[in-house]
Amino acid sequence: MSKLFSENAPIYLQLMEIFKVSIVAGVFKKDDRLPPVRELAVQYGVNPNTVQRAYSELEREGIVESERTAGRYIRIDDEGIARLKKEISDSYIAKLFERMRKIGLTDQQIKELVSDWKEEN
Amino acid sequence: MSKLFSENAPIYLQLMEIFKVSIVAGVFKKDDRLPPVRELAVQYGVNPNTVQRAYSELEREGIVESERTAGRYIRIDDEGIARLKKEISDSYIAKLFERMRKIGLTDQQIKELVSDWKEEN
Amino acid sequence: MSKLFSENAPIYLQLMEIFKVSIVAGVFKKDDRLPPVRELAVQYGVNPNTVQRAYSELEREGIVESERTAGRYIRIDDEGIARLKKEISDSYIAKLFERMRKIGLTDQQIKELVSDWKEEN
Amino acid sequence: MSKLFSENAPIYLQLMEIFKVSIVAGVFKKDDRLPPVRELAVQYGVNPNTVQRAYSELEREGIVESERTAGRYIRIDDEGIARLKKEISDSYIAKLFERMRKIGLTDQQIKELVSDWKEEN
DNA sequence: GTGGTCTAGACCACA
DNA sequence: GTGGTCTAGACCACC
Repeated sequence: MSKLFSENAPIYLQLMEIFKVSIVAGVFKKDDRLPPVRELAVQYGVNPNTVQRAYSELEREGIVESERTAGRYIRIDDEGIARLKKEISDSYIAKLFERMRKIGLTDQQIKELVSDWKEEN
Repeated sequence: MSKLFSENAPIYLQLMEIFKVSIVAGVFKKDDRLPPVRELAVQYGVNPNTVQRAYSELEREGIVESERTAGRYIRIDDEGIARLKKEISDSYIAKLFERMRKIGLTDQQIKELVSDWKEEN
Repeated sequence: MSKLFSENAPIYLQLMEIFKVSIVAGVFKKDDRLPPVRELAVQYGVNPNTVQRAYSELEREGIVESERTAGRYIRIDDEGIARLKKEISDSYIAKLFERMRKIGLTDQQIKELVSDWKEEN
Repeated sequence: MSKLFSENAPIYLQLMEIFKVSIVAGVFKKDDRLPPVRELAVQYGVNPNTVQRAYSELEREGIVESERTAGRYIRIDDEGIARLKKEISDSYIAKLFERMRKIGLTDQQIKELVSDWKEEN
């Protein structure tokens, strides 16, 4: 099947995104314990190594911390969460502009459309 | 790859989306001839029936017309294109609001963020 | 066998160290092409994934850059090399102090011993 | 793990080093009784012959003495300890110079770096 | 042919 | 039981 028809973002990146959004959305809070690698792997039907990678990258970004034998914990302060929120929201907006421009809309038009938006559907 | 992590939208819908966006973007113009089913099937590596279905649905929506032996043609007037554009643009914006709300932003905040948007990254 | 008797630093870290030292020593220069993952894996008798990891970490540290289909290249400017040199040299000196203190030498004594050092053996 | 990445120093030499450092560090004192061969072998998970060899070499160097049926004892006077300390310390410093030169530092630079060393990291 | 990703399975240290 | 590492082998996209 052509790559056009499958979400090609690496799983570990998608997992990272899920966690980031969950944190920003308040589902995960500071000092919460993350599910063990193996458990999450079963839950999502992926290989433990893939989860491991996602967790490692999150750790590298200073969002979680691994406590050797005790599991992994959310380690991000309010400022970090705010930064994360900005980052995610920026990526969403950037994506919107990208797609809207592709169908021939100017930035000005895009802003107006959003500004006038009402949940009509 | 885990099923959880692949786009589940049916391929024919994805194909339709591609055509719609292409039309609105001006890649395909009124009276353009669409590529034959088999050609497209090969190009995208999908089953000809899938392409066939996408075409049929587009026809049902009054966007393309089949000329029996002569192939399929874009049959959509400027008003139709405008409608299509609105439809696509609305879906993009709706998606933005949906995702932004999920990370705890209010509609007002979303509108401000978009309004103040500058391509800084 | 007890862990006491084997160098336990992860292979990928050891590989990174080798490259860093080589760069600082001038063996590898800016824009030099690194050996392909698979080649290096054979050369060192390790798994390609292990080399891959070492390279990835070096990339994350801004020392090398991967050019998709063209291989990996050293991408570090003179300032970066200087920083690297400082970092490595610091680690060596720190290690010396650590070991010397363990056998009961004071920092002052250590400095004197090094200061008076002559290659007599 | 690849052979290339494990410490190749014979285990009995590593054991000797441990004893020497322990003596110099004051962990083992003159006339202390050394643990029996078998006990140490179990503790380190090595072959009793290996421990035996380490002990023999230490005996040959006049550092320990075996009392036939009564076990082995540290037999080294203060002068001997001082000599040992010098020997170990020299090996550490020599190693430092060796590594530092490899990354392009002159002896003068090395001495300055050590002289100016402060535990800042 | 190159890098990037994923899986399955193994072993280790820590406690 | 937890995280960390490594191996062997596979597939993919890119060019």
